[in-house]
Amino acid sequence: MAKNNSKGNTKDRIINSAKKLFAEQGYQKTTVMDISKQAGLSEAALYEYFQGKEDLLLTIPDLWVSELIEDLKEQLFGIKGAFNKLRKYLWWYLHRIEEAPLDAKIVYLFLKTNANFMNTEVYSNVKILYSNLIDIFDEGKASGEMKSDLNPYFARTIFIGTMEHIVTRWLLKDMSYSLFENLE
Amino acid sequence: MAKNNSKGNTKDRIINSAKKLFAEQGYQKTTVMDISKQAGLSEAALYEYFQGKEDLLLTIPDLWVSELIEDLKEQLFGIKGAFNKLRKYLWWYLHRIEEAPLDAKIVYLFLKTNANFMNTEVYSNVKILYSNLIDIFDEGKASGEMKSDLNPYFARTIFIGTMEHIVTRWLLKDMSYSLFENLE
DNA sequence: TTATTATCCTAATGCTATTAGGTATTTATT
DNA sequence: AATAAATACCTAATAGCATTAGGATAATAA
Repeated sequence: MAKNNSKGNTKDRIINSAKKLFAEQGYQKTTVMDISKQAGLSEAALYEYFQGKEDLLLTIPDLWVSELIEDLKEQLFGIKGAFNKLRKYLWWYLHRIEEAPLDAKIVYLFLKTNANFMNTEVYSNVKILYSNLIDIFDEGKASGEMKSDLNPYFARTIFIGTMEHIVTRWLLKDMSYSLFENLE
Repeated sequence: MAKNNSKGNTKDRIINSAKKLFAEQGYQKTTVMDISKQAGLSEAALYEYFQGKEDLLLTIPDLWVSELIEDLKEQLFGIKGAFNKLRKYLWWYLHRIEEAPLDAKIVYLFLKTNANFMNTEVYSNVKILYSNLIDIFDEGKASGEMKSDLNPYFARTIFIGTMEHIVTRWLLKDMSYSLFENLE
C-alpha cells in the first residue's frame, strides 16, 4: 500500500526523460542510456519499470490520451448547438496540443509509424475521441443546423484531416508559432 | 559511358528490395542484411551504392515524387474550371497512390518522422505538388466559380488534410480496401 | 601488357538494446 | 528484534546490427 512512493517517482522520471528526448531527437536517435542517464539511473534499472524502449514509447502517451477523453466530456457538456460544439472541440483540441507538445509529437510523429500502433490502448482511445464528432454531426442534422444529406463520416474525415494536417505541420516546424494564429 | 549497366541494375535491385522490406516490416525492423540478402549482395557491397540505411530511406521516394510533379502538369493540362481541376487532382492523387503503395507508405509513415525530412528533395517536391492547389483556388475565385472571400491557403489545408487523412488511414489498415470506395 | 577502376567479398569494429547475476536497502512476518 | 522476502538498483556480460577496413577479382583503358 505504501510501496510505490519512490517507485512511482522513478517511473515518472523515466517517462519524462524519455518524452523529452524522444520529442527532441526522435525515437531512433535516443538511446536507452540517454534516457536512463537523464533519469539518474543505470540502464538495467530502467528495465525494472519498462519492458524496453518500444514499450516505453507506446506507454508514454497512454495517460495523456486517457485524460483527453475524460476532459472532452466535461468541455462539451452543456454546450448547445452542433456548430458551437464543433468550435469548442477544435479550440479545445488545439489548446490541449499546445499544452502538451511533447506528447503530441510522440503520438503524431513516432507512434503512427510503429507497427504495433493499431494494437495500442492509445489507438482505441483516439478512436473514441473522434467518435464524438459523429454524434455532433448527427445532432446537427437532427436539429436542422446542418444539411440533411450530410454524411457524418465524411464530415468527420474532413474535420479531423484538417485538424491533423494543421497540427502535423506545426509539429514539423518545431512549434515555432502558435496554433491559434491561423484560426478562421 | 558504358559503365553503369550492371551497376544500374544492382542499384535498382537494392532500391526495390529496400522499398518492399521497409513497407512490409517498417524501417526499424528491417536490417541492412535483410536488404542486401534480398538484393543478392553482401552488406558491404550495398555501401558502394548508398551511404547507409537512412540515405536509402531518403532516396527511395525521390524518383517517385519527381515523377508525380511531371505527371500532374500533364494531367491538369487542358482541363477547364477550378472544380473540374480539383476533382481531377483528387482522382489522380489517389490513383497514383494506389498504384505505388510502397512508395506512398514510405513517404507517409516513415519519412515524415525522420528528423532530416525537412531538408529532403522529397519535401520540397511535395511542397511544389501542393502549391498547384493554390493556383486552382485562385483561378476559381477569379472566375467566380468559388466565393470571393475564400482563403486559398485554408482551402488547401482542408483539401490536403482530408486527402492525407484518407490515405493514412488506408495505409495503416494495410490497404485492405480500394481508396475509391469512399469517394463523395 | 600494365595500370586503373568497378564490383564485390570476408572479417573486423564499435555502438546499442537487452539480460545475467548480484548487492544493499526497505518492508513484512514471526 | 530477528529473519525472510521483496524492492530498487548496480556492474558486467551478451548479442544484434550498422558501418568500415582491407583486400580480391574482373572488366576497361592506356
